[in-house]
Amino acid sequence: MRISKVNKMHNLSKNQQIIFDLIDKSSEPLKAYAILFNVQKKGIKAPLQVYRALDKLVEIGKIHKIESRNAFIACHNSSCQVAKATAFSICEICEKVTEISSAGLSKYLANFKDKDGMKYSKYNLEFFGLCKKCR
Amino acid sequence: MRISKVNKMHNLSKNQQIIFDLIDKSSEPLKAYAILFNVQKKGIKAPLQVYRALDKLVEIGKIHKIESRNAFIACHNSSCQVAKATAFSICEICEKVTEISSAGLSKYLANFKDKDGMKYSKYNLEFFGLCKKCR
DNA sequence: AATGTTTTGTTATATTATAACAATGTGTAA
DNA sequence: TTACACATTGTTATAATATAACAAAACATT
Repeated sequence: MRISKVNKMHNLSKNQQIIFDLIDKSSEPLKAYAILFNVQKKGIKAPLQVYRALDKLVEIGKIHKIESRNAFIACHNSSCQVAKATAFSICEICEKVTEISSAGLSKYLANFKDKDGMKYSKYNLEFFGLCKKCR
Repeated sequence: MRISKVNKMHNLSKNQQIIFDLIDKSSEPLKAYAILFNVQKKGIKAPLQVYRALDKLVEIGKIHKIESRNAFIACHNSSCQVAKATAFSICEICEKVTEISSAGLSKYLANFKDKDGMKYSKYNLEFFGLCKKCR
C-alpha cells in the first residue's frame, strides 16, 4: 500500500525517539559520536545504532544534516514538511546554526532552472558568516 | 605586505600542482583517498600530504569540495574568482556533478537577507535531481 | 646572507561511517 | 489470530575520512 505508507504517521521507534529527543533539546548541532556518548546510558551502545536512527530521522524530515559540519539538528520548519529543501546559516566563529525558512528563498530555488532548463526540487543551501553576537 | 599577499599569483607547489592536475583532468569529483592512490607513484605517500594540498587548493579557489559527497572538483567558473559562493547540481543516480554559474542565482543569494536582515557573501548550494542522461 | 613563512615528510591517531549477520518486534490483511 | 512482510535492534568488525604533532627542507623577502 504505497499511498498509506507515504502518508503514514511516523511513530518513532525506541532508538529513534531517544536520539530525536536529544537532538531536539540541543541548542546546537550534534555530531554522531557526541550523540552516541550521550545515549549510552540509555542502552544505545554502538555507532551503527546511532547512524541508523539518524538516517531514518533525516529521511522522514525530523532532523537535517549540516553537511559542512557532519552534524545534525532538529527541523524547526512548519511541521517538518520541508525535508528535502533545506537552508541554513552558519556562524563561522561560534558555529551557531539556524535553519532558514523563507518563502521567497524556497520559491526562488524551487523554480531555479539551470542551463539545460532543469529544475530541482531537492537542495541544500548553507550560508556562512558571522551571527549577531559574533559580529 | 598584506595587499600583495592577498592578490598574489598562486604558483602552486609541487604537491599542489600534482593534485590539482589530477582533479582538473578528472571527469568526476575525486575523493581524498582516491587521489592518494593515484598520486602514490608520484611520491605522495601519506593522507596528510593530500589533505594539505586539498585545503590550500580549496582556499585559493582552484577546487571546490562537494560537501554531501566528500569529494573535490576543479573550479570551472571564470578564472576561479568565485571560491566562496558555490552552487552545484548533483545527479542522484550517476553522481555527475556540475558547477552552476548563474549570474541570477549568485546575485539572488548574495543579496538574500535572513530574518535579522543579515547578508552572507559566502555560501554553498547543492541541488539534487536527475541529469539529462538519467532522466 | 638572514629571516620569516610555507611546504614537505613522517608516524600516529582521531573521527566519521558502513558491512554483514542473526534475532526480535510491529503492522496489516487473510 | 495467525501468518507474512517488513522495519528495527543488537553485535562485532572494519572501512573511509580527516587531523595532531614534530622536524626538516624549500621559498620569498629583505
